[in-house]
Amino acid sequence: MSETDGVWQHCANSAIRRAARQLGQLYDDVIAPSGLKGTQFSLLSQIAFYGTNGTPLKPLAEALVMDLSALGHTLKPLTRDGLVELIPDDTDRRVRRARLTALGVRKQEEALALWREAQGRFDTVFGAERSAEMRSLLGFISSPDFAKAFRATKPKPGA
Amino acid sequence: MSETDGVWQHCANSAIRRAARQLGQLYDDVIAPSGLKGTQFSLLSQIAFYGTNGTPLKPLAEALVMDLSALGHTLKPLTRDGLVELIPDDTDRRVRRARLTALGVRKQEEALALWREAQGRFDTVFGAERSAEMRSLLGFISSPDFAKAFRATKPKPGA
DNA sequence: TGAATTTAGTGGTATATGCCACTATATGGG
DNA sequence: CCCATATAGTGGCATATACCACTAAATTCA
Repeated sequence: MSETDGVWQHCANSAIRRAARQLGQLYDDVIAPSGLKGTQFSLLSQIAFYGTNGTPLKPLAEALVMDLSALGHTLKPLTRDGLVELIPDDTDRRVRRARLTALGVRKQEEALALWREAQGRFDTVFGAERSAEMRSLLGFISSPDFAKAFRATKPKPGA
Repeated sequence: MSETDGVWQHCANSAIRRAARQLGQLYDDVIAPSGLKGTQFSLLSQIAFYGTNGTPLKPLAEALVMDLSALGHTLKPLTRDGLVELIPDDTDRRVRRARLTALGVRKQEEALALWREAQGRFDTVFGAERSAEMRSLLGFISSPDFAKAFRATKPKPGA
């Protein structure tokens, strides 16, 4: 931390957050006309993936690598605006299943077109190949395996 | 979005946020004993970089690729806890310079040792070389050049 | 020099996200 | 079948982060 000018040049965590802020802004700007934020679009898309039966919140949170309560909070504005609904589960009364409403489906589709534009720009600027590899690396970092390995690496290696 | 199971496998923005959440958790767990969050450590470290004269908030926000007002808010708990102080600028009375207090310096150093542990684990699990390359790619995404290119790519390329 | 414009920060409001405490429900033994 | 424990969500609280409107101060320019 002596010659250059940024922590993120040494810290993976700082670097990824910084990049996430930038990318978030960039995608948000493109998706904004739909009235959704990038995070909301991701969430709607993931819910859409589970189809008409919806999905319990727990596995949804896990898929998003997100705290369950955080998911609950994030869902609030979406249920309030009628894009998502929480329906009871047939066999487990603790469970609430999230699924898109008709409006939610429309909104997601609307935002999807805009998202394609954003993703297209990203691939163009970053390179489609590097883009795919980057997502793969990020996928690894997001995996339970990575978390497990990270936490297991208790003894500080010479690194 | 038909065969697999996640938006992030196609969306750079979702992928990076998901990875940022995971990495945030992992680093936070390691750094927690210092009483700081990873984000706060990054911020303190960046302020520390500017030395005893501190730095105006504007360039600090730019360096962090963060909205100026967001930076102001993020600084609140740190000034409240006496780790950072905002001092007036000699030549421009609009400017407030952020710099670490003595306590802030101590805390940053304390967290730095823990951070080394976390970063060491990351490099071990991810591979030191890939780690460096990853930071480099993330650095590019965070750069003004990238943002400019992204925004300039108005016409949707076939992608 | 005085008015118009730009720049640095602040404060309000809203979403994003995590932790903890708590409720309701399900499950696994005796 | 009843209790101890585990599991799914909720709600409160705190930080992270963005946008907008607004103030104060500097800068530009006629």
